[in-house]
Amino acid sequence: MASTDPEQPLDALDARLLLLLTDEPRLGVLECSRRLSVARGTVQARLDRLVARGVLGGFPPELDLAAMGYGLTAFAVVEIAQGRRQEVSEGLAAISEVCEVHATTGQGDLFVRVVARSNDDLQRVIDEIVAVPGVQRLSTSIALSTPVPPRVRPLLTKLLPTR
Amino acid sequence: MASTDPEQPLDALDARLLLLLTDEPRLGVLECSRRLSVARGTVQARLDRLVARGVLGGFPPELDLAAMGYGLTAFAVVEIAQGRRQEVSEGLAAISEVCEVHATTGQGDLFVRVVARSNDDLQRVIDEIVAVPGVQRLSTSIALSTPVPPRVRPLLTKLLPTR
DNA sequence: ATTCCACTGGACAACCTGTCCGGTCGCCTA
DNA sequence: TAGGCGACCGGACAGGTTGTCCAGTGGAAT
Repeated sequence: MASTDPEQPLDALDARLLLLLTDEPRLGVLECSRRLSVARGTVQARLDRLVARGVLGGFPPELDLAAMGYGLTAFAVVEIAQGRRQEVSEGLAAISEVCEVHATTGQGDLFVRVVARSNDDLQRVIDEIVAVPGVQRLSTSIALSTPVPPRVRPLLTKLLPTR
Repeated sequence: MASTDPEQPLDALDARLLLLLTDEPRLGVLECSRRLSVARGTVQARLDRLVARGVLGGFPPELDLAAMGYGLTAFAVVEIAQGRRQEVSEGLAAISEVCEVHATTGQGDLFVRVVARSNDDLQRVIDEIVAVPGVQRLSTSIALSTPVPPRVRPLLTKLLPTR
């Protein structure tokens, strides 16, 4: 019985494995086992377990939007009509340049991350967002730089043996 | 000579390849070549080129923060003292739970994405952010749901043969 | 003590990767 | 029009890796 807490998700070995893969994603199971000084079967078992737990989703390709021509990133706070979040979300999802949408506290607000090829292009995208039924107000700010790019590493590091 | 434009970034095959890998990241080069009805060497060459161009960064593990115990995601808009962006950014980067920081238009503002294990934990993280030298004001909103999870797929789809 | 579980170390066949080659084909240029 | 160039095909080879299975060991909980 104990606590209904089946969650002591990651132990040190899991963390080390994930850190290793974070730093060098292309490593194979065998190579990982060598680096971690563990049996190959162990690494495989850990990976399987992490996937089963939903912690590890897979290894999606990391694309650089800027290199793809989408050099602009902007954040938009969208105020929407009461009770139309679902509808608005779908409308936003239909816009290719909308790369992420979150519903946040505050008021029926949505927080949106968009990308664009240029200022003109951004204007176009913004217009598209505004045109989504249910959208009442849009406040946009452009990302000028990214001092801290998306990362998870620090959280993994915290899981390592007390040090 | 001509335009200094070595950028005809992605053609249809590149897009198809990336889409394929986006949907099934674990596919090997050989399998990709089969699915795309192309020679293996071609796929390899394309991948190499995409990497060289910086479009494809690699295949980092996709971790589910919620499954790792970090069920809360919040966005914070940080107002900072003039000319201290660099300093503040570094301070924020030192906080594990800070997963992303962008400098945005508006005023010397920073936009921050943070995660936490619980409300109490979030409080702690927020306190840490506020304590960073140079931070003047902090406005936080919690992500209640994510109607559109981070995605790039639509942008790739747009590159496919006119259809 | 006994059982359960995770890890080790080893083994095997099947498969994939990295690499290199000659041969085509379409396109740009002299 | 005749190269020359770059991209792709299809095939080949050695070496390394994966998926899988197994017996043995040691610690932890019963």
